[in-house]
Amino acid sequence: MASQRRDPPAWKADRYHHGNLRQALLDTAVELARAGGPDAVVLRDVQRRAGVSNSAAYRHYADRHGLLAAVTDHALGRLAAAMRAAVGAVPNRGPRARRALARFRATGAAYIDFALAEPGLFRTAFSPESSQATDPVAAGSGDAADDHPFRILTSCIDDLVDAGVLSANRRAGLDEAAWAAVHGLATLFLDGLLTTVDPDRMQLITDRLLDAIEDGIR
Amino acid sequence: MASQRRDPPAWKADRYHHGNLRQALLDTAVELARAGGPDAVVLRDVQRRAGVSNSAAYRHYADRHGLLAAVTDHALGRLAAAMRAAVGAVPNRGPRARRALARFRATGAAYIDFALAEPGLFRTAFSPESSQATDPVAAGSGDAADDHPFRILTSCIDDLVDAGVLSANRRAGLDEAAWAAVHGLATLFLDGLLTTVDPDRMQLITDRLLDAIEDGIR
DNA sequence: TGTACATCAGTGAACGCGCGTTCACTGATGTAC
DNA sequence: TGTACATCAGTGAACGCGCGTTCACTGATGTAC
Repeated sequence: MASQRRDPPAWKADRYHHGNLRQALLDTAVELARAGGPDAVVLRDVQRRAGVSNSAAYRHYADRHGLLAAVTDHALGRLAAAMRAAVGAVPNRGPRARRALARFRATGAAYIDFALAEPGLFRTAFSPESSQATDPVAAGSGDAADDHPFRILTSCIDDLVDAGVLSANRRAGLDEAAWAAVHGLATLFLDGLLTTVDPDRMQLITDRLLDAIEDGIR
Repeated sequence: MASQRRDPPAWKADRYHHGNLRQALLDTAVELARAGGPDAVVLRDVQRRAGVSNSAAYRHYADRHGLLAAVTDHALGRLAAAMRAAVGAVPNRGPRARRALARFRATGAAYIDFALAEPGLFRTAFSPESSQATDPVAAGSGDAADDHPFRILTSCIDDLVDAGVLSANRRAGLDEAAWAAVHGLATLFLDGLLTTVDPDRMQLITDRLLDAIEDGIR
């Protein structure tokens, strides 16, 4: 089984102090979250896997929520990075409007791809249990807030407005609506409500959803 | 506090057998789910509130999951009923295409309204924890399956096709995409990711989302 | 360069709660004759 | 209409696990002098 005996980690042999336990705990917690979502971030497991005792984590995090919040931040960052990468990968040629539209669509596709590729992290990112987490709609433009996936979507919509694809007064509510659409598809799938759809069909549904949103913009 | 002493329920005074404990447990469980979602369906609480001992429920449900599954069914039924009512409330005048479109839109609006009005039940209906629950896409047309919210949406889309609003070959994936869109909005809101939006703005976002989907159809 | 002492980081045992579940029981009900 | 007996529906005490969290401790590290 997974929780079998493991050899004491390297640092254990000669050291009493770990050196960078805070980071090691976070790494381990992320690993667990990847595999099993937020509920899998069990303090005792994290510590066991990091090779420390039952309570060592309390030197570095106030409590379980503190650690989980750090995992959530990490997960949000990963998702944001994936979206940014997708935006960056859109070719820089063709008319401005078309490019802005392609970038917008890319964020949505990346969002769903990430959810499918990293279900554990995705669920952790948006777990209600860890979300005293900043409401991205509310948050000002703090450094952390700017890295939120929703902000990336939003800035793509800014571009649509700037490029004249979308008039500013037709924008109201669209940011959240677009987020909802992709978020919903990810959620349905991860919650097992679309268990029977194979990858091809999933792709089809995704395309259809993105088409609809795009049509709604023009 | 909520778990204060309560007088023994009426039946308790003179009877040893309850008579209809199965139903009473379900009713109580639904009450708890309404107030606190699936996690609030704690067997001990349900039994205490129904005025029976710690283990009486096991005469009527195999285990906690059995009871929770019954609550889930109930919740799905309530949501389906709300959607059906909304469809039925669409006036029967005007061109056929317009009516079909209005009914389609009504299911979406009802879905979101229900989620906002009954967050606990909504979350219970789609809780992954209770969803060995039939995948509505997979399920054949069993009696229970036909009552699933998704089926109501689907049959509205059938009507759109019949009415010539949507051509059959453009339909592929649209059912799930539409579901995803409304489900996502409900989820974002209930998970506290849209905490700052007031009811007016929520309405605006909903309209925007439904507009987009509708535009995507035409 | 050595000694004293504060401070920090990890230990391991134990506490305590929430909660599903089991088990031997007892009170009530219904059916055969 | 009454008696015996099976069956059913609740009881209440206890088990047991998972898990966050606390607490007095000890080993290591760094800094003042």
